[in-house]
Amino acid sequence: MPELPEVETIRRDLAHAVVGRAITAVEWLDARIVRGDVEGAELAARMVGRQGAAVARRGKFLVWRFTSGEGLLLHLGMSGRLTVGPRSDEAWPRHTHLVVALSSGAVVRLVDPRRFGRVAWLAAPAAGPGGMGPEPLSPRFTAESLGRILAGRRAPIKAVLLDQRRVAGLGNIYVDEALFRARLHPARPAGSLGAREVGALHRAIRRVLRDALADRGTTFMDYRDAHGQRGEHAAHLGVYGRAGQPCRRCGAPIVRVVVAARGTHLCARCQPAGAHGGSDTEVSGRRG
DNA sequence: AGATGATCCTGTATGC
DNA sequence: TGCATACAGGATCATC
Repeated sequence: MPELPEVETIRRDLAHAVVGRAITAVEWLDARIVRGDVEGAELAARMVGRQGAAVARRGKFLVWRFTSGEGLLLHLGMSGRLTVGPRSDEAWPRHTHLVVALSSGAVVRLVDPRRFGRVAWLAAPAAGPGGMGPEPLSPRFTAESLGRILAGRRAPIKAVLLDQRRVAGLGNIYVDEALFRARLHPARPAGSLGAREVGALHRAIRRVLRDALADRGTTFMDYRDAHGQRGEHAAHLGVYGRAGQPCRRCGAPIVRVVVAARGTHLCARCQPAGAHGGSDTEVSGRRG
């Protein structure tokens, strides 16, 4: 499923194709994926003639910004693919929901079998999607800010990390990977982490995301980049999708449990449930 | 306020 | 072999 590294990879590919290019036609827009105040036909009409200014990313959202100051908000859900390529005479793939023709002759396509993805018209894309937590790869995301996010919360740390209002861009794969790297059990209450553990988690989140980005994302099943190519990071995952296989660190079998209503992969030896970090000082009390 | 659960959706995997 | 069912999960909305 597209998380921050996958969406960022697509953002870069898409930016090359659409910045400085005008939209000449919206050849197809399935109204069922359109959200927001502007409905499908009107949204398609508004896109035609707009010129691409930039492609931005916020968490797992993409914003196709136009020189007009407006923009198109895109989310790929679980199975969404956003591709760019030459116009083709071949039939569109099943579950094609959006086809946009550009002045370059290229065509942008959104294909999403499970249809959890969505598009929406943005009158002022500078605002972008609101209510989201910090970008984990930005300098503003520090161990201290992560500590404030986790402090006092009794919810499992995995639930907090998956919550886009707390930290933007993490999904099931990279939360499991980051917790493994930081040697933290996903069901630990978020507020129970000591300062040293928070620091380890902060480093792990950034390292995991950077490594995956360098590999152009993780392809498990659906994900492809904007050129239809697979990401290469799956071969380097520590725990996700590796249930029953030996831990790369200690050799114990990776187990799959359910935490925060999500399939969760961990090494029970490296990530003990009761660990509290020895002399570490617990982060507690009020946030802010 | 904050956390949990249901909902959407279809391809894939499992069970009988 | 074939059919039916369970399962996967990101975000949103309703309900504790």
